[in-house]
Amino acid sequence: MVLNQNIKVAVDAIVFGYSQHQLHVLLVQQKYGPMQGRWVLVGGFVHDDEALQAAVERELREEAGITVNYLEQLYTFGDAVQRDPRMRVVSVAYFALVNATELKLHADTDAADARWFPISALPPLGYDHDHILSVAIQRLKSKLSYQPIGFDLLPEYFLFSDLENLYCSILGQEIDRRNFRKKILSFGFLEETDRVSKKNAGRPAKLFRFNKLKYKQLEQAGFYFEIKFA
Amino acid sequence: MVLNQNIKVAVDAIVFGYSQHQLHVLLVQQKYGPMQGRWVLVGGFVHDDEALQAAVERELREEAGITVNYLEQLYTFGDAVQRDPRMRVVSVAYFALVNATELKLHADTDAADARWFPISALPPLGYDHDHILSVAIQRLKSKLSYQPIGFDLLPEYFLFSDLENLYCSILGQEIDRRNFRKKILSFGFLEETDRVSKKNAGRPAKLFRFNKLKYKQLEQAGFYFEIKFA
DNA sequence: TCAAAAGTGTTGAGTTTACACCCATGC
DNA sequence: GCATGGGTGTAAACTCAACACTTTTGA
Repeated sequence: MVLNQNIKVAVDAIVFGYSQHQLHVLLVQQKYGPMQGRWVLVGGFVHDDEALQAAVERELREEAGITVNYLEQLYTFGDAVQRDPRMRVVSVAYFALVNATELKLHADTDAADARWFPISALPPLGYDHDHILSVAIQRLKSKLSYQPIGFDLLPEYFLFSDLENLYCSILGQEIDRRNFRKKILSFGFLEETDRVSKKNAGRPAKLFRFNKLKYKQLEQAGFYFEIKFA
Repeated sequence: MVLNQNIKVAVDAIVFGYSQHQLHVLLVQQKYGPMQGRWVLVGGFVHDDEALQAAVERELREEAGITVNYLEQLYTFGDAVQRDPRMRVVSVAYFALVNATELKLHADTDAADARWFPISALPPLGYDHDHILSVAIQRLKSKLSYQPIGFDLLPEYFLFSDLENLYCSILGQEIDRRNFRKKILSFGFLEETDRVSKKNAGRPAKLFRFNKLKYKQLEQAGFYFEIKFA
């Protein structure tokens, strides 16, 4: 069988982080090629003997020096034949979340040419990465309401107000504090710890922790996470 | 830039149809190659200048002579490097639904080597298509509860009992007829027509029709389709 | 007249919404 | 003592779940 196909396979990662009450995305500046100087998503070509997911993890390590907290395949972009001006490239995009510690670490070291940008102040992106990013943001928004992925964006110990803030800043909605707290606590997978935080003004606040094991058990037992807002 | 990647890009389609109160999937029998004689999903390699979705549509036309009712990208399978024994192939799988007319048409003509199999009586599949199919079935099940895709599996005019049956046979759950009907009708996107069907024994039944336009309007207005069961 | 499927309402339980005041701390 | 964010309860509206009998037709 002769197969003379000339399509290249790449992976891209949309990495979200949350800090200073804002959603951020990780971008790298292209050093060479047709998009030189432009900011783009972390990504690159897949090796012949490499799993797709392994390729994403490698690129994240190489280009940004991070390991992520959550990683899932998002979508494969390959309908626009001229996505990359050099050749036909099909890109398998992955959706990733890092928690705040990783985010800060990175912002300090400023490794490579990778930087976090708040999604409210993005530079123009190369290739079709604007489009890919918008698909990722959609996914993030919708997943927030039916999977407990918000916790993957927060540090291990967090304040209820952080969680609340994360939801309302990402979804762009008002939330009733009391109802939100009641609902989340009713699930039973948050642990109240004996630590308190005084990072904010006002009354010190309890720190909470997401008990992943407990969540998995509940899920097994037929429980469905779901958050709606008034 | 020298890029010596040797990965091939394919597409596969998981096409579901519903008839005789059972979910069916479309398979084709391999004529040549390492899986000769085995049943596999419709699929093939993508042309260099062809959009991914266009490739799926082409394969569906060529291998099975059908056009589908609903088509969306499912997942890209490319983590197992040896999915295809001949070479590294990354496959972008698409999820498709056809309505019953298309299904019957096809069953009659028996075009090519394509056949519908009830998912309860599948032959062993080639490559990793068992796995792909199971992912697709999962997707179908979950989409049924939050998107009105059941209608894409039914003929234009259908009985309430068909709809009900579709849900309970695919999801494997009992449904309360009264509550189900009440719920679906409350959405307001089903039209009661003046046609009746006598295909079943017993009292003749009204035929209904899904008003897609109406659904789109509701969706725009912030309506969310959702069906839960007792 | 019998068998088979279609059609139809009500009630109680549970969930969701709306809403406002006191608490603990730092300055 | 005041500014700041943390913490809490209740009542009304709504939605969901459970449940059984009558209707229409063909055989």
